Amino acid sequence: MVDLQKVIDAKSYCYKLVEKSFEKNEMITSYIEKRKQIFILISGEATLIRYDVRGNKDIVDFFHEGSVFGEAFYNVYLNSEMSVIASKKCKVLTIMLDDVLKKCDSRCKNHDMLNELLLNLLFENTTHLNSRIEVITKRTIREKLLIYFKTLSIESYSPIIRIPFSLTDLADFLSVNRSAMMRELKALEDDGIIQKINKNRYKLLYR
Amino acid sequence: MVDLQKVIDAKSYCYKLVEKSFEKNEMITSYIEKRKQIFILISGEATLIRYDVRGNKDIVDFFHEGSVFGEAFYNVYLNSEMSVIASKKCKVLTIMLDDVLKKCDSRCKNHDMLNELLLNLLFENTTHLNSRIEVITKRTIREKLLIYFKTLSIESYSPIIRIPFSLTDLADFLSVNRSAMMRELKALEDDGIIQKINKNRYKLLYR
DNA sequence: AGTATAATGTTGCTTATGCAACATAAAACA
DNA sequence: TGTTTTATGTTGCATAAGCAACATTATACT
Repeated sequence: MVDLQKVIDAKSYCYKLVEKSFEKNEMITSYIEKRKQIFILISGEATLIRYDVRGNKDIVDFFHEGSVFGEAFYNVYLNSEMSVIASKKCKVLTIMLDDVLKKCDSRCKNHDMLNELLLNLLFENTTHLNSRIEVITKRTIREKLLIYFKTLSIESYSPIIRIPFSLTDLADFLSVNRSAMMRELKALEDDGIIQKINKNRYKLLYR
Repeated sequence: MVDLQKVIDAKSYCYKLVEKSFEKNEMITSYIEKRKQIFILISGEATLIRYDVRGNKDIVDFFHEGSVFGEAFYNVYLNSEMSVIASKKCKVLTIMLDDVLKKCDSRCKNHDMLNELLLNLLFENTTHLNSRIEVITKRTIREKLLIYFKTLSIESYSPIIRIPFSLTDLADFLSVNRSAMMRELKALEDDGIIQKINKNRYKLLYR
């Protein structure tokens, strides 16, 4: 894997990397059709939030270290407004899509290095998105919860999982009704399938 | 954008591209944990199908020219079986993930070219996956249909859209019940929001 | 510390969606 | 061309999930 720091340090004429910091709850970006920005999350956690016409909130995605995001990856529609909010203190790197895709006259080493970095990040990101689809295509709340928890468990190599946001947000993330989800969580506990440890930690009693 | 043919022609010692053809309904690949293969669809159309423990079929994804797929992008779980089936005659290119990610001793030009190609394909793919998530996170069948149709409409620059598979498969793709979806399609027609043209073509009367 | 705000937990009722079963039409096949 | 298979269309009933309203607990704020 390419060293991120190396790419940051390697100043180049053909692209410009800008590093920025954000406090908790600050808006990192909102998706506007015209810009074509790419963000790489260096540290912290953030959520991509969408408000639809009726004002309903959806957690469209959750980002952590190494996540790539930005309106460059979205077909931005006029009827929904998306923004990325830091849920913890964040450090991000921004690049313009055009800078990445354009060919520099002489194939410069730095550009190739940037490509390699982005390729690696996009790889992981694709896997992440596929997992997310795996979760939300499940038909019942119970199945969504179980698959999502399993993903978290596999990622952390542990049967004890930490949900990276509030239960209220989890419901939005799984795109289900919150109280229905609470009901289901209780049912899963009653059935001895999961066990609540604290606020956002559960122990999985299945495999 | 890098020319695909150029990459195919550029023989290199550090990676191996293999071109394969598949007839309609043939299985292109099934996702097995151990392999780390990447497929690029050169021509044709294919669907990624999952059968869960209970035998329910889900259309997890739909691939067309330029799509990238393979178990390399999946956290393959033991409890669901996935396979890619050609829905039309297909030509695909296969590469091993390890060949892409490994560093060759001397940074070879061909490898950089391959990286650039893959980066471009993954870009588009990420956008595609995000659109898909946009669709299935919608809470009602009606909204799912409308957003999906809108996506198709934007892609084809036309209010007349072609659903790339049967209505039965569309229901699996949106992960909703088929008869409930049929009911909703009819309701959308009755409400003058869409208009059926033929088997899998609809005209959108909204924007 | 005390107040305001947001998250969690719980319930009764409503509704959209799932499910099953069937008829009809269209493809696929031989 | 006739036969089999698959897709489409439709319905009544069952149920999971949505919604609203509220109490309780935790967190944030000054």
